[in-house]
Amino acid sequence: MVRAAMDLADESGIESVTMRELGRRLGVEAASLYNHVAGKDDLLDGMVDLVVAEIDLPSSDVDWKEAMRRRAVSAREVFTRHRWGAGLIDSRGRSGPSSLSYADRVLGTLLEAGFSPGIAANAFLALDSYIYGFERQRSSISPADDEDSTEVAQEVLDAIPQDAFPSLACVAMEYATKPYDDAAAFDFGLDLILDGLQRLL
Amino acid sequence: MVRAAMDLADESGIESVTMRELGRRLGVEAASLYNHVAGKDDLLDGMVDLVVAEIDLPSSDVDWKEAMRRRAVSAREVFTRHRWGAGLIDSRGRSGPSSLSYADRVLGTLLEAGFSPGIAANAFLALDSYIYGFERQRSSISPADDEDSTEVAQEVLDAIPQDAFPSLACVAMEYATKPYDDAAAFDFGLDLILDGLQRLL
DNA sequence: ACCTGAACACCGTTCAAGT
DNA sequence: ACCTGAACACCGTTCAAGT
Repeated sequence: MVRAAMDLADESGIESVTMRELGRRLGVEAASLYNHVAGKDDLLDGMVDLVVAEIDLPSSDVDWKEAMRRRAVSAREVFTRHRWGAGLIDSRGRSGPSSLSYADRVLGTLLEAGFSPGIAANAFLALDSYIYGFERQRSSISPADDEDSTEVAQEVLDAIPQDAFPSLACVAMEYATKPYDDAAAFDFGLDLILDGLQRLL
Repeated sequence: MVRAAMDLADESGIESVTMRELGRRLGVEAASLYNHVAGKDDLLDGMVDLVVAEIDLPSSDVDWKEAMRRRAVSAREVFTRHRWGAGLIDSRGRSGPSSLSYADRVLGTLLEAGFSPGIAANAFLALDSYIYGFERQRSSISPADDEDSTEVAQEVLDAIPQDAFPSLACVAMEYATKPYDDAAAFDFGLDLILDGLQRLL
């Protein structure tokens, strides 16, 4: 039933995940759901846990930097599949079983690479802040999948008083010709952080 | 009345900002609020705009790096005053007047520093992803203001099966002795990004 | 111009009652 | 063990009616 809630969120957005709507989907009364779940909070925690479980754990076959990069890319893919994921994880805790083993494996990889416990914790926080933060910005900024990013840039350009916001207009102009590459933008910031961490070793 | 909604959110959390509760505060019926605001969405957009307006715009008296640092620190302070801020901005757009001039000034500072429009856009996105992301993690992870961070670490340590999560236990052990410094953790990642950007110039 | 009262279509949750 | 129906205390929003 947590699965059904995830499907519903994927299709119609997290705001449509309602005990009543979920019951409707499962051909059952909303009240009946309480036989399988303690309440809506419990349901959402279950969804968070399943989403986090979809993120690839850092592999031990490659060096720490490559392992961190792959995990970051995997997280981005998961949040593309489940666009409500990053937001839900942010707004609820990270204390489920999947989150714990995720944190343990990431920290383990960093410790093995030679980072001190304190630096490893800071590095973990910096990386995840960026990964989740990027996703949140994306879901509120980037064009829908079927839209042309250059068209969106053009619309922005038209909507903005260009003399009042010259720099914004300048950047929008740039994207009105070259299409916006989401993955490249993600890699840009990710590499800044990873390269910086490497220099600390 | 947007102001009153902000005070209410500061005191009791964003989830308690309700048309009915807000009306109660203002000594008025919930329905009356619709004479001053188009709907709840409109109200929330207004709150976003006022929060963004509280973030210091990058100063032109200092170099780009210091200007970006100050803006980041200012944002962190604002989100400490309004703990619902980062989440609300993430979940709604960034298209209000304050957000536009904020974006314009940040991009302008980066362009003046010599970054190309494309790099400036990526740098802006990387910095803001980190700033907002850090804040979201913090609000779900860090101890309440009155709690001792070492105590929290100790509790985590007790709650975790240490043999199953050795790396997590190792890091928690670290924070059971040295207290967690929120500002230092923020600066750590911020400097990684800023130093990396400087190297690109 | 602004407010109120009542209504509508929704929520999450509980609980006695059924099978 | 699981489900249903009805109820409760909430939501956002609309609208005729009042001042």
